[in-house]
This record gives sequence, structure tokens and C-alpha cells, in this order.
Amino acid sequence: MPKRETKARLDAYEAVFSALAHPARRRVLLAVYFAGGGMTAGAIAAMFAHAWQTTTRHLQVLEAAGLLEHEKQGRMRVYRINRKRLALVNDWLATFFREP
Amino acid sequence: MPKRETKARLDAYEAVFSALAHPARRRVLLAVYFAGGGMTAGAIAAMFAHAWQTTTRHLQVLEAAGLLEHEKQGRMRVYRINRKRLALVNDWLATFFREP
DNA sequence: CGAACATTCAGCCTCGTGGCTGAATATGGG
DNA sequence: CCCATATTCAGCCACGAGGCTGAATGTTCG
Repeated sequence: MPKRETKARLDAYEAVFSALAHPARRRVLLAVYFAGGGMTAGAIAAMFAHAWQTTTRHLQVLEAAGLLEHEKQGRMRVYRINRKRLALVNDWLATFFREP
Repeated sequence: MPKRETKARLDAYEAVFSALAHPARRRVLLAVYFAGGGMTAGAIAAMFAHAWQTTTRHLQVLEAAGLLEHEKQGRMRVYRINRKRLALVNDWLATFFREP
């Protein structure tokens, strides 16, 4: 799938990989995924000992990387995973297992 | 494959993901892989505008994460990829695509 | 042996990341 | 309308990561 390593693609890798670099953010992704139909910011923040404001920032990083999307439901925001974006990592990795 | 998320496993993820977080280190992995039979530290360092000492550190990070291994050949060190370790990333990702 | 080469070790400096606290901005219920 | 709730925005601080330079280590060759 990765035909040429365009600047845009490299930027995408950069965003995704550095988003995944922090353990809290990896935990968030797993939690949201296992929650199935999305998770509110509050519920996510409750998982951590951190101040919620800290978690907010992690959520922003994940969203900026395109790994998470949010949707407003009343007075709370529900986050859900963007699988397609996660697949980017798969693409990158695949190189090492595909070609001889 | 990941039965339980043991401390050791989490540490492994931590090492690998943060190693992959830096673009230079991702480039190194790709280059070494495409070189086929390994690559000397010098050849790797030559790819970058950085001072070679900087690249040395990147190589150490990659090796500490288990993604790279080296072997002494005369007065130069040859680095090669450890595919198994890269597969860890695959394991982590698989969760999101495997289970419903 | 001694000089040239390949690579790492040690130490310095800067800047971004990730933690915190305090204030701001919706939104829904009584 | 007003207050409680849910969440983000803004700004502060500290520490580690990643760049640099200079010295050290180990290896081959004449």
C-alpha cells in the first residue's frame, strides 16, 4: 500500500508513532476499544491517577494523531477509536515482513 | 498471543514503542532491513546529517529495545534487525483487529 | 610498535513533553 | 434563570531526550 514515502505519509507516521509512545495513551486506546461503543472523557480520565486535565491533553494528542475521534452527546464527549488510522502502523510494520 | 499483560510485557511495549517514536530510529530500521545482511554503524551514521555520536545513541536505544542486534566484524560493528521484537508491535495492534 | 581508522563513552546545553493548578466554557435539571 | 456537572483552556515548572564536542577504546596495517 505505501507506494511512495510522501511527506504527508511521513508526517502521519510521526504523529501516530509519537502518540503511541506514551503508555497512558496506549492504555486509553485499549480501554476505549474494549468499551466497545465509545467512552466519555470522564470515564477515561477516571482510569488514571493523573489530574483529568492531564488526560485531556493525552486525548488531544490522540485525536490530533487521528487515532481517536469525539462526538458530543449532551454535556459529555464520547470518544471512539479510528481503526483505519491504527492500520497505518500495520502498514509500516508490514514492510519488514512482506519483502524479501 | 498476549495472554496476560504482565509487567515485563508492558515494559517491552514501552521500550519498543518509545524507540519507534523517533523518525531517525524508524529510518535506521528501514535502512538496515533493506540492506539485507546487516549494516555497519558507519554506513548507518552516514545516512544522517547528525554527528555520528548522535546516531550511536539512537543505535543504543534501538538495541536496548531489542529491535537491533550487533556483531563485531573486525574493527567495525554490523547491525541487523530483530524481526521477532518488531512482532511485538504487531501483537499489540492485533488486539484492535482481532476481537469483536 | 605506532599510526590511522571505526566506533563508543562522557559531559554539556536546550527545548519539548507531561505533570500540576486555577479559570473558563458549555449543557442540562430544578 | 441559576447552579451543578462535564470538560477544556491557559499558564507554570521540572525533567529527560536528543543535539553537540572532545576524549577514550579497540583493531588493523605498514
